[in-house]
Amino acid sequence: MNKKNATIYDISKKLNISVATVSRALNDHPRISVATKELVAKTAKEMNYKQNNLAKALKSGETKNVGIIVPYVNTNFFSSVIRGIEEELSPFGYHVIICQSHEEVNIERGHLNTLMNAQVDGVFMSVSRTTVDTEHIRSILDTSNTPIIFFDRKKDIPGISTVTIDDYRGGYIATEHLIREGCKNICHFSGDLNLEIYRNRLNGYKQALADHGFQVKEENIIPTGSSIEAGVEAIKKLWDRKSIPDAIFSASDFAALGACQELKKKKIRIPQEVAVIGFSNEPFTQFMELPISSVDQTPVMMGKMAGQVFLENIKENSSGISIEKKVVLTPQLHIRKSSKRK
Amino acid sequence: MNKKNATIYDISKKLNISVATVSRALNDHPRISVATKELVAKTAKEMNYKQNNLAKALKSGETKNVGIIVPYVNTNFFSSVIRGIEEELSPFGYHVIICQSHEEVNIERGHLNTLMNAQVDGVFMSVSRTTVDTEHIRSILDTSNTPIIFFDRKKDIPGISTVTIDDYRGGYIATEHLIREGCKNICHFSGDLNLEIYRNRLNGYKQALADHGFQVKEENIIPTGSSIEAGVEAIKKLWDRKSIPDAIFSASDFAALGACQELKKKKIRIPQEVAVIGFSNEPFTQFMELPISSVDQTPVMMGKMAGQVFLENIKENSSGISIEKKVVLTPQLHIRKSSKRK
DNA sequence: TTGTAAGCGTTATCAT
DNA sequence: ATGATAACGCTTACAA
Repeated sequence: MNKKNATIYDISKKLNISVATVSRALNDHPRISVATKELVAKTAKEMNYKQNNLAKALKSGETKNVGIIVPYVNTNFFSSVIRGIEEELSPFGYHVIICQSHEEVNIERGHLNTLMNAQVDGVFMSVSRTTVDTEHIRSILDTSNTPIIFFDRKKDIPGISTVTIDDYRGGYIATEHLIREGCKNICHFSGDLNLEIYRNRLNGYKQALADHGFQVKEENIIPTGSSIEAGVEAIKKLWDRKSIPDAIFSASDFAALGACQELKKKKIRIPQEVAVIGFSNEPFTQFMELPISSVDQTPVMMGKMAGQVFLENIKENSSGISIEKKVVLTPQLHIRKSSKRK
Repeated sequence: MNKKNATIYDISKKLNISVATVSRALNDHPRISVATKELVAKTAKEMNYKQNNLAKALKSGETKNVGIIVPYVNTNFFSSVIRGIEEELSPFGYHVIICQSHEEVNIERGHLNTLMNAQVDGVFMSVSRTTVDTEHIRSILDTSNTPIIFFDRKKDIPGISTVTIDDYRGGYIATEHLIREGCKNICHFSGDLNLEIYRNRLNGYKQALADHGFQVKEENIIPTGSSIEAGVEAIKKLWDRKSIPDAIFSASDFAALGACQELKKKKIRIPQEVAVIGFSNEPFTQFMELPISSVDQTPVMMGKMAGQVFLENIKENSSGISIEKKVVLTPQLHIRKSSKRK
């Protein structure tokens, strides 16, 4: 037995009035008598009428859906950004459609296309690691006026608004904090310097040192991956060189964790002998026996800001203008035991 | 300047053929000549034609969208289930729409309605904590044939398929593991026993004890919340009673972590004096200096299974039948340092 | 092999 | 205050 939804046409037939009247009554149109409005509302409820937003969208050109493309949804960072976007847009009647690129530009391209086919009103994306050529993104801009918003992992494409955090500042405040705690010889675990975000964190580190009268020593900048093992290896390398510093600013929480593990193994006390600070404020940093200081990227806020940028964009679009926005959020320092010397 | 999408009508005009032919050519209809197909495909690309799935959906009654309602997206468990659903359904052309209930039944109801208005082809949900009355869910079942699938947090509603894990078995294997490690006096931190999942874990614990010839002592069952603090408090209580056990099976990883922290503070060695095992396999459990054993709920697999149940459901629906499915997943034991005595 | 036209459920523009 | 009708972009009988 197939259950068919009631339509405004069904209501109009039952009530012997036109569909136009029903539609207007349902939409609280000013020039419809209160009596009919009430009657329509009542019978609509009786017949269990549900508005078909598909038909509405086809007519209006607005689906009230936005797409989000992320590498994976189940990381703290990305799921938190998604949460922020959903919370910002939900009150305005928007729904968010989630796609995972699996760090594959081909999948990313496919998702972008089907999202456009689905007539979404906007697309939020953090590009995949394999996204070098950005033609698939640019072409959307050329052929539609659906706004695209980059968050965190951006590409420089004219006409696309971005929401990121100030990684430079993040590197700066983390390093400055270590200096203020009395550290004199601060190492940096850098992450993949091919990525802009890591280069920015490094530059913040350098500037903070310079501003406080320290020399930047190249041997103190250790290229380190974003894994626990990478952190372990980095410490081993420093140990072998007999150049354990008195502080480490790691561009990754996971590497910071690995460093802590290996330092402990070598009976080096944290933070007394080596102060440690990471980046991202992963949930685990606060649960450790020795909680790790970290720089928070405020991902929920990032999502909310991205949502706001989208809403403004939509408003501008309808009035013809279109301003590219660049929102840069301020990273938040979370000081914990691993770096507190005083 | 507004960019309008090309339609099949535009193509038909340009090529002086009918829209029907264009539509059929684009859909690779068998009775269309190869020549026209190629011609249409070529000009479609030239004109940058994008299919409007809205119109298609309005016609076919299939949006290829499914909705997911969870309390929050940014927890490891829920974001992992979402990942599983997306990965299972994406190859079949489905998109997933995410909604957060914020544990509020009113918001949940609202989302459910707008999802139905959006004509989704199915809804996956984990009910909010405040969902007692389930009328809003039942009414969907009565008035549409859109399948609803519960995962993890289910309600018993005839006609709704569910995907859950076997919490009873989870409690059983965790307890049995502790017994096999030689523990003789095993405490249970129970979680909120108003919730079915926690009652099941407790029952598994009891049965395992019984099966191995141990008596179940009521004083060994400690009602404990799902937070770090709750775990700390539970240990303090046991300490005051002078009844520290030789093992703890906690129904929550967070409470297990709190227990570990407090035990350490009291200089009680883990696992030698007290073995500890938690539940959920939260990411942090493996990152600790003393990694915590835990029972994994296989959330990604749960999502994938839910996706499969949906696909089967859709297939059955179209052929008239409709079988309610109850998938129960097997929890996975992850043995780590905190419970390894041998 | 291709064309004509109806229909999916709305909203909006004319009329009345 | 209400009605008739076209339109949104597509698919699909039914014809030719």
